[in-house]
Amino acid sequence: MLDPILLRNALQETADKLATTRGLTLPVADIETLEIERKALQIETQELQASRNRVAKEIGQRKSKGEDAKDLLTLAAAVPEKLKATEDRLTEIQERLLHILERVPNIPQSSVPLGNDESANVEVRRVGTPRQFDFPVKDHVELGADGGLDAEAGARLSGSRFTVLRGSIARLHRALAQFMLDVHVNEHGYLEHNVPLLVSPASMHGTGQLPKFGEDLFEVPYGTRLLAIDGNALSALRNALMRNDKTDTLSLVNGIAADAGLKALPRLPIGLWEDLQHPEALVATLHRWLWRRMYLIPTAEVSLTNLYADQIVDGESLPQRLTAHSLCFRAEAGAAGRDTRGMIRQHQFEKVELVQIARPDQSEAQLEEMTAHAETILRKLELPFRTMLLCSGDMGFASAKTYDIEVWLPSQNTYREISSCSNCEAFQARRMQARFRNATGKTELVHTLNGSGVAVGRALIAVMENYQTADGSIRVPSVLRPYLRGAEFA
RNA sequence: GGAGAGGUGGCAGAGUGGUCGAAUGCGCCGGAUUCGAAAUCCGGUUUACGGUUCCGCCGUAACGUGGGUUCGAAUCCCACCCUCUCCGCCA
Repeated sequence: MLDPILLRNALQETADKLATTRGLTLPVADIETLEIERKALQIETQELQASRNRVAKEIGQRKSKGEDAKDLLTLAAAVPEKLKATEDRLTEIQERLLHILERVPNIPQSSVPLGNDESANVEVRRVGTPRQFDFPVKDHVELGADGGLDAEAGARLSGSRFTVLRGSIARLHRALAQFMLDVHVNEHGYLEHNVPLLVSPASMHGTGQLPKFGEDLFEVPYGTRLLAIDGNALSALRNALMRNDKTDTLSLVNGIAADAGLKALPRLPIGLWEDLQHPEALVATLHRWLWRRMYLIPTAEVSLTNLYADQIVDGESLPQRLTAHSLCFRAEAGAAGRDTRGMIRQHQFEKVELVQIARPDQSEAQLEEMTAHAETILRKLELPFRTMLLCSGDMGFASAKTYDIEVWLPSQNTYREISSCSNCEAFQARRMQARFRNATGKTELVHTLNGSGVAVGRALIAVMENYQTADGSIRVPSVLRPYLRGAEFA
């Protein structure tokens, strides 16, 4: 989340920046109107509260002295109703501002090249030379066709984008994960973690997956009870929506909640109102807002970074380096038809994640360090790669600067992403209130960084394809042999 | 799943309707004492937002979360979340 101060003091400037870098149009006029209203309402609210407090205190003092306070009581009786109305309006305005703000992406650093898509990314390094093959190159699907890499079995169990690994390929996969973790822990100074794969909506919000990118996630309801919604209740709700009647909508929604034994909403959140504008997804929307739920992490970044949510750490202890090997789950909703062959793009995959928590003065250097840490894995595996500085339009929502590392895939005769290292600056920290105490004793938001170190499934593919032999076996990279009882071939 | 206890400032811990943003202790910062240190003594020590005659002051909010009662809520009521103990079940 951007600093709300930007919307107050530098709105146009911020909007311009987002337009040129992200190609995004900020609703400047709306924000301005809301801000003016917010300010007026806040002052009004606070004045009412102050007068309420004064009178209440006076009553208390008189009563403790045994004096009469009847006149004050009649005077005070009118205040609560008026105050409640003002408070409610203020809450709504603040909610609407937050609704906009939490959907605005981070502003790229000035060193980030401008561009709309990957064609504007800049290559900063190229390491290793792709091997020359004196036989027809097979892709990983063909190399795993003996059953080592079984997409058909995966599909039978779960559907498309799932793969079963077997035998030496499964072991190679495991060896890769072990190797990466060992390098980062023993040579790069990261603290090994094993983290929850299921996290709360709050955690997803903290790293920026929610509220905007829920469709990319797997959502898990508590229990197996279905949310059955009475048809009459649904059509009544549709009716209220058509009439644009918020009061009715809220009471109908709460009626449905009560029928299902779920807790009622105290007021109609702006986000729910907006979701309800899509009547075709009514049931799903109600489910999401009324049902308690968890999410499968799309990356261990979510779990690792959120360890610092609502924490205040000592500035002297930064930067902190954390790593975890974890499963990752992605719905890949926007990638239909892309990378359907092989295990490049799966709903479930493994990754060794790197996270750093840094002071603002450190984060730029730490991004370079972390990217180098990820590259080290590929260097040790002797896989050719190139490092790309992503352009402004190709970066993720929370990032201020991102390097992608792309590994050489001979079957595709190109480099494919195997790691992404980002500096999110205070964007995530602000959402999750992750802070440190600086030298003067004041609290300040930390900077958060995350990077893949690296994607295990894609590393497996890269090893298979780059290390293939004429007879279709895989030579084992020397750094992995200790993990495979010294085996030379897999 | 059943029974019970509890969630308060960096930590510990008091506070059961009114001058409580909150006693006390620890920690931390500054000062005194000392050749220096320890001990001791004195003072200070939450965060966010708003206002301002802006480096000072004024106001508002926050005692797990969200509602409610009340002129007034950390304190009373309701719902939920979380933690701990015991029992049951379980990888």
